[in-house]
Amino acid sequence: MLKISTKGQYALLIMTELAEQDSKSYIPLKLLSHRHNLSSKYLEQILIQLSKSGLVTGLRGNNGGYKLARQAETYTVGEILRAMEGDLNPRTVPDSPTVSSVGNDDFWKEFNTVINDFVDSNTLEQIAEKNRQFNGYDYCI
Amino acid sequence: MLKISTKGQYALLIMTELAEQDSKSYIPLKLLSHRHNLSSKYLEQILIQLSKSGLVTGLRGNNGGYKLARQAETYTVGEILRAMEGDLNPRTVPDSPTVSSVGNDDFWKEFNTVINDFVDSNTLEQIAEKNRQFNGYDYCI
DNA sequence: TAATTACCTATTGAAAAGATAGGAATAACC
DNA sequence: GGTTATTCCTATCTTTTCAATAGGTAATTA
Repeated sequence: MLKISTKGQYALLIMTELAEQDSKSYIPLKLLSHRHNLSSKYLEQILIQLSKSGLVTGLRGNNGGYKLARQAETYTVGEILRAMEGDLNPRTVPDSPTVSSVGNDDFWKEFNTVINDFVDSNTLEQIAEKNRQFNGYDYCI
Repeated sequence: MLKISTKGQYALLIMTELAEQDSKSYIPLKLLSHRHNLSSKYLEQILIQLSKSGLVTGLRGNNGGYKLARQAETYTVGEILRAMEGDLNPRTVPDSPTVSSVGNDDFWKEFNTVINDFVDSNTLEQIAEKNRQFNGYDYCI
């Protein structure tokens, strides 16, 4: 239905949240789930998957939590969404052309390209920066 | 999961098929389903919906079938997909901005726009024309 | 050793996707 | 006017995916 799942949406939301924080400290799951009013058990699955994909770093124990694995500028939105959703192609076109539907195949290929180009041209830092501006830059809880 | 359902895919495929035909004659469902090796009962639901949406005209009885309701140039791909899928927004953003996620909201809005602009800039005739060229223009069964 | 936290795996409930089935209404043909 | 071909309508079913919940294990720090 051309929807991004809540997992993808939440992943991006939490990643921007992490991007707005001090890059040294770990932020525990509980804090993130409370802040955005999300089920901590559900968010847990998301963060574990982001961790497995190498997008965030988790640290266990007291003062543990999650932080970005790299600089915020180096993440594209596409990379984050793909980690949760798999590929972002509305219709994957087989290499061997279908009989008498070349026009359709070409359309779907171009559609895939348009979408992937867009999400890959947006960085996490761009989104985080907008949030910072809106919140007055100097964030305080 | 950012997928277009098979209903949407088949709808576009069949619409291009109709666009390649003589615009006067009606093409029966059975012929269309055989040609593309699709379940006729499944395709039926699709065509009925396209008919209800006014995109195709159905005629019952002998020599009946389906044909485009208008000229092929006047259909956008977006119009056809929306008739089957509903809106094509991966994430619908509420008007009242969510607390402290303006950057995210803006991203999703722009994403919606990119997708809708693309599908609305592609016409049925463009796809049909490509198919005709590939098949040697003078189509013969 | 106690508290805190991430990590792992299974299960459940609801919704959507994909498909099938049977019959009613309508139009054309002989 | 009856027979055939076709669209139209509605219900059902199966499978998959989404969203969420639950309980336990491993690691880290104080």
